[in-house]
Amino acid sequence: MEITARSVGVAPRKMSRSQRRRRDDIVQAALTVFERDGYDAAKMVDIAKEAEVAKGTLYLYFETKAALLEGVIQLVILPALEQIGEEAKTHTGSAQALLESQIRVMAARQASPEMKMLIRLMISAPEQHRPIIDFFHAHVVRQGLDLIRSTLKAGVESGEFRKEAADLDPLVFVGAHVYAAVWHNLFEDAGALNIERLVNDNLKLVMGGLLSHR
Amino acid sequence: MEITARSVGVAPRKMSRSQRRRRDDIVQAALTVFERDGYDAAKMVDIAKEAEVAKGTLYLYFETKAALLEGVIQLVILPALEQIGEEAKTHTGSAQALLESQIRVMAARQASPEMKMLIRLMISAPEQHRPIIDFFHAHVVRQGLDLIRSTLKAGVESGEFRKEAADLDPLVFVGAHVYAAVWHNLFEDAGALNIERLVNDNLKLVMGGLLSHR
DNA sequence: TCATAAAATGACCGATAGGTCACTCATTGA
DNA sequence: TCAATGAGTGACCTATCGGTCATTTTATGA
Repeated sequence: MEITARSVGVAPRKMSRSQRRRRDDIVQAALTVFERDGYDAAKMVDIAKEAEVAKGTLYLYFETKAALLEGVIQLVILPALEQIGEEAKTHTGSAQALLESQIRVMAARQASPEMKMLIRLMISAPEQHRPIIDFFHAHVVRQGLDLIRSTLKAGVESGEFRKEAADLDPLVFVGAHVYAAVWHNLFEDAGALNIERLVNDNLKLVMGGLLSHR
Repeated sequence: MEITARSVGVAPRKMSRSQRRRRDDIVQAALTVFERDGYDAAKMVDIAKEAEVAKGTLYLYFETKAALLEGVIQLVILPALEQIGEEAKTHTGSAQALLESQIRVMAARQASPEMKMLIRLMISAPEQHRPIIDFFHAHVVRQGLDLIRSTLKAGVESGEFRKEAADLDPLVFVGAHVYAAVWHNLFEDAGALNIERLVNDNLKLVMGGLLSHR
């Protein structure tokens, strides 16, 4: 599927190259300030200062502060969308190997600084700007879970996985890694989180099970 | 705002019964409004209205809006703390049964409206609410994970669990449920999340493993 | 009953920050 | 060279909201 400004609900407009660049500068500056201060505490004056522009200029490119936030979220979502496209091209091999690779990719994405940022921005977003979040849900979250679901199905059909596996909520395979994104936002200072270990342990649990009898 | 082990554990100031009740009403109202609007957007007038009280009355019981938040957090965190202590000692059955009950309790807690509010609060302004975050991490997250860790250890020692189980990151057992709290903040409108099914699937995966050969 | 204290009230204040707009400045092209 | 165009500016406006306090209402007890 193609990603356009229109597809996420933003009215597109013809812009000259220099206007385009100006707009990008502003979004970039907003990202910096939102990341530093959070959405509510971020001041438009500060964003303007960061973009080396007057406050009024911001309003030539974005109607409101919330619209600017939406622009930033869009910018951050784009890489995730592209990545999902890549993943969709499934390679051959065992279902187990495929599932492992899918889990690793998703874990890495959850642990990325972009996801940290994205989670924070989306949670801060005011009610009226929820459409962009729904977009993210429909095109990133759901797609990712569907990928796992189809791998499970394939694995069951080939006899690699137990029959019940096909009915499991895909979320249980990657849920632990959502925690990584939350953790980066909250507990980073309290000590390092060993992502690599978390992934490996999760895979051990997924592949091997826990009970010693049978 | 300051939340410390002392401030949470300490008995409330001397108050008449009616004062106590009024205070509780206010905290309850604040919880409702914070859950609905989030901390920043929540208005003191609205909290007062919800508590059926004038705005000035709020300030007879709480110095500032932040102090009121602290009162709410205490209300939310205290039961969690008690619950954790409770579980640890009352158990007598198998490690498997204990682990299942622990996972269920933690899943339920993650899915609660209070947790939704807490997550939103903490993530949208981490700098502003650092003390709350640190307290939450030290006394809820860490305690919960330690609890699982010791259950794993006990299960391995009794031969119920495979040896490797003792070294697994406890996070992989409950991580999927952290997603529930995030989900409530982001995708609630996109359709219902079946918590019960998620827990059961997670338990199936944990207890039974995935691979059909073994 | 009524004096005194305690509790509650809500009009008001002051600071903050999103948003506006009359004006200035830079670019363009004839 | 010089209008004409429109991008850029920032002082200013104004709505909002946390917090205050003079006043009113309610509770107490002698």
